[in-house]
Amino acid sequence: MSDTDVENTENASDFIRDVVREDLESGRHDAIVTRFPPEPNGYLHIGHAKSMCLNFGVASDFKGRCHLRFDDTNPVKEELEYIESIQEDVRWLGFDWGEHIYYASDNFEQLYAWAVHLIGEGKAYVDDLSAAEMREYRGTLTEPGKPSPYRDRPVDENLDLFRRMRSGEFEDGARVLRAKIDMASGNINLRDPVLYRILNAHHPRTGDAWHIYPTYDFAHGQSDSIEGVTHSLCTLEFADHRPLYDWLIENLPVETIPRQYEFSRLNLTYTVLSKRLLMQLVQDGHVHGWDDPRMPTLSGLRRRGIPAAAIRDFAGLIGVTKSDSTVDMSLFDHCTRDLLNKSALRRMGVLRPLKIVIENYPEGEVEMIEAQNHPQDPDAGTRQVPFTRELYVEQEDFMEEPPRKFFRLSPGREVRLRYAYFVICREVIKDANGEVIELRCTYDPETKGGNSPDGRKVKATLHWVSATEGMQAEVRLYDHLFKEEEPGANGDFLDDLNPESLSVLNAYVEPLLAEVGAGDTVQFERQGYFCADPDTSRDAPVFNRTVALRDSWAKAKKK
RNA sequence: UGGGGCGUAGCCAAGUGGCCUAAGGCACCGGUUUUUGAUACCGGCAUUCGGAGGUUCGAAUCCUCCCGCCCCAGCCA
Repeated sequence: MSDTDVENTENASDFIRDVVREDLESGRHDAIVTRFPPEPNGYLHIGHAKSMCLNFGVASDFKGRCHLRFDDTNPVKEELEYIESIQEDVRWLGFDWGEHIYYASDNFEQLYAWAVHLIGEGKAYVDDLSAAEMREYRGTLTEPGKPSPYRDRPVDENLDLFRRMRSGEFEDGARVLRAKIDMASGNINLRDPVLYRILNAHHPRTGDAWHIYPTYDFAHGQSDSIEGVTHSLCTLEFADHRPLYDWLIENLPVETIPRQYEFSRLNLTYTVLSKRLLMQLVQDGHVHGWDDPRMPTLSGLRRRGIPAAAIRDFAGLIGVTKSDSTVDMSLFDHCTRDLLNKSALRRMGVLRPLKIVIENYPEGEVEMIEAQNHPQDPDAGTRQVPFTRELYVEQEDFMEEPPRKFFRLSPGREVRLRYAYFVICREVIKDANGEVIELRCTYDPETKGGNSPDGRKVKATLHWVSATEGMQAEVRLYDHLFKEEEPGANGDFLDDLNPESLSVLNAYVEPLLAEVGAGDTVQFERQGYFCADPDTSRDAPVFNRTVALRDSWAKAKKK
């Protein structure tokens, strides 16, 4: 890990770490155990990363451990594919669960026994009400519910029915097992919550062994207890479930008492972080899969070239609190740039090529120019870049009629080609439509390397690629997936999709770039950071723009 | 109208009665350096802590009332 990670971890302080510290100091716990509990029903996204950084971070800060636990209690939504992708993503983010990988489904037998225990105590009963009836009996937010007619079923009958539910005797939804708590509670989670439902479904891990499955409420806290979890950290929407979490722990013969604490989930501008919506984007083809570089999924961010450490740094910077918040995407971009600026080797790539011909440069000559791999880091060494008579420069680096503060190339003006020579634009060639298609220039042989012996200055340095020695590459430019800061705020979130979130360009890059492998990141100078896509090949390189460099000229231009 | 949670700058967020005429980061606005209009560096950016009262020598921090936002009526998690 980089210094920044260590720094963030060392300085991390939040209300949860305060609680943990107190629990350790008071002797309530000798060691702490947390867990990251994804449901394998989709891919992990940056919101999950916040949770992982918290759970694994707290464990590491206090020399405890963090478990990876799959909350696999709903077989109709869960798949092996997700179990696998989740493990890959957790590892990639840099976290290690060691031996401690668990599944709620590993506890099904124990959970069943505990359900039987509750029935025996008169604290749970089998209810025959349909889902619709149960909703009616539950009351509303402001009116109390009323007891189900089956609420006082004798223990023996409950036991018999529950056993038969398990054996597969009934149809899906025919009956449920409910805790007997308080139908008049202001907290709806306490109005006899469902503990088990009948689901004649194939489970990715337990296969067809079960016909009933525990609900989240009955599985989660109990799994925490079985694993010895001390601090069960979850998001705010579960705060209402805490009284139920505690009730179950109190009424079951469990050996350890976990406590639940809630923190606010992450929201980010210009994207959505809801598994349901992300699933919809994938299924309806608005993006090219879960790992589309525009997706906020970990697999998408990885493919776009975001370093795992940038995500960890980001998590450290946003903190952990209980207030609803929406973080500016610019903060995340900053974390990415901050890391990549230090590590990415510099290369030249022209995204939108404009040909220039250097009239006084010998035809057919190829001169190797020495260029630094990282100007701030001499240890990164140098490389050779071929310079020829015909080159490409960036279209936006030329203006026929430059405004006052534009100091790049224009007719009669001299600029520097990075590491090479000073050139002056002598003539502008246009096509029939008046589009500039070529520039005729001359160079000053005395300025080799980029400095003039007579000391004259130039106001701009341009990147360039040899038209004859450079190679073509596909470059994929990504922009925000949504054009609105808060997608869906004014209706359907799909209406806010950014039609320009992806643009594919035919760029020219220096020949050395043929050597990159998928996942390698470089900085195209003056443009941004680019990561070779898995689609890349030696003959046909493909680069994803991870993030653009800050561009104060673009800002100035808008004014 | 029941229950739960939250309100400190455009965004995130420190702060737990005096050292707060309120940290830090992002964004933004200047300026310096610069063979990346990048990076780096320097400076600016809340007399005020949702509002109103009150307690106190002293309040963002304590009390009261009010206002606003979020979550909950799945046999999802």
